[in-house]
Amino acid sequence: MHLYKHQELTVYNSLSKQKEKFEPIIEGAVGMYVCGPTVYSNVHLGNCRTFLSFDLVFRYLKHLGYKVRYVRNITDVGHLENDGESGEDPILKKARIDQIEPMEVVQLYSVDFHQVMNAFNALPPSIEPTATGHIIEQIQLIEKIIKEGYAYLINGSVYFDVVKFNEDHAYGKLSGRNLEDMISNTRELAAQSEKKNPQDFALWKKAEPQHIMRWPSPWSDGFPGWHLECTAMSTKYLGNNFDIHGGGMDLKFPHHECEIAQAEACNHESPVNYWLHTNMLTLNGKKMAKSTGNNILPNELFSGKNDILSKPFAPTVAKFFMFQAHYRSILDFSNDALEASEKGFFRLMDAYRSISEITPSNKSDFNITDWRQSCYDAMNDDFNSPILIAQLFEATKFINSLKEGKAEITASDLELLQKTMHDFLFEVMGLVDISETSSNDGNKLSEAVELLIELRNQARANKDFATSDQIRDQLQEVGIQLKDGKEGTTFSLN
RNA sequence: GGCGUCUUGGCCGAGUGGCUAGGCAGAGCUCUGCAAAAGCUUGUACAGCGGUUCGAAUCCGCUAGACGCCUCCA
Repeated sequence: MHLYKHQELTVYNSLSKQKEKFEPIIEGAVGMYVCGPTVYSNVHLGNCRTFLSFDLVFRYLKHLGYKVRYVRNITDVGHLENDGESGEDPILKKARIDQIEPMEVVQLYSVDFHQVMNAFNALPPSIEPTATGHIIEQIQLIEKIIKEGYAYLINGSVYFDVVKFNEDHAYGKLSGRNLEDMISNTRELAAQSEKKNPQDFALWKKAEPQHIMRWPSPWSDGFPGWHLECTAMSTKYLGNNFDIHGGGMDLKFPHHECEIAQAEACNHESPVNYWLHTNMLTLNGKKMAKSTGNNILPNELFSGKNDILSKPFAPTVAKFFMFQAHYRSILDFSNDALEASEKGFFRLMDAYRSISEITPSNKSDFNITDWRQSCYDAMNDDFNSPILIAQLFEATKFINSLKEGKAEITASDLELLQKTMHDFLFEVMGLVDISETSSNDGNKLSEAVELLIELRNQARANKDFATSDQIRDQLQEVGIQLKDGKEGTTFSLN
């Protein structure tokens, strides 16, 4: 059961900038924290890519037999649009525009997020904490940082003193920056800030009178800084030093850098052993982002209602498309690429389904054990899903040869082949076996088409090809394609 | 301006100092009454220029282009 004892997993650690053997702090157990969404609008497909990548990581770790505690937060306060005095909480802004409570905004988009993740068949995390649910922990953290001497109070707000921290720690080690460069390269700054240095960041902000998301604290009625919640919640549930911290590449700086600073300031140890960063999903060659509007929403994808889409795509197909690229590579979204993936996806699923129809014999023409290990090798190499998928296509070719009677397999190998395909397709990647017809047909329609297929078969039996071709061609015209196979005729909707 | 990443065959996308990634499309074949569908077979590409090397697409340098972070963003 403890596959991890036999499979050597390596992961690319953003901190060391190289692949490292994965060794959890406690044998057999993994603590993983991933930065979740800020819930002030619908998650877009780019956001989803990150969460689906970490779903793959979560699933694979579990598959290897690790006991995984996966914590993914929901940011529902404190994430300001700008760091300056003009910064506004986007949740508050949305609440003001829609004239609803901030917590209604939070609820609305949290529910949306969960529905989307569910549609993608992503597993829920073990713990999904919210920032507003951990105000006390965050206040305690600030008190600790102040006590350690790395924060200062001004006008009811508390800021992290990056310059002070950098004197005895390395601020910028994750993102490869050094503070001196940052200070000398600081672009001419707008409005004078109350911060001592532009690099300092807020731990607690005093709320203006009209600011309705506010909590009492020793310093003022206010709200916590964005970076703080992740430190508070990750250390609360995973400890001061835990295995994996993940998030999008765009969070590396400043967010994750600040998390490291906060944690080191109060716990005197590096919080995270392996930092994993997923790359961006682009649209038209540019990063998908909420703020620029350059994005596509999952529901647009599922319904096909977006100008760049030629048709609807199933969530699992979109997931498969994403997994055909490595999580650390930029992936460009396009209709053509998605269509190409969809065809491959159905071919893979058809092959998987046909395994159960294969009759075993007394020898095998394919080394299933080696092939199975090559699937693990792919995933062991920093979760290389595109290589894994390539391996599954190798098996697909073999399965099709078996189906045609051009190859042989023993009963035990057949069982292992099926199990391996099942494990990687459904358990590790979390794909869903939808068939081309079942996804969008209605019973009445299929009964009617079955009738026409029957009539056509009768005509063909009578060599009345004029009639049989008429049925076939006219169905084709209305978007119903007949497919003649060895086991009879099926159809699909275009 | 600073820091960093990327540039692969018609398209998407892995990988890497010498050995076929894979998918889609295209071509050929099988099947079929004919088609379609499906299956099989088939691809020697790595931005440009120079260097290191027995050998580089893979390492180094320069040039061009693209992207990301430096302000909210997964």
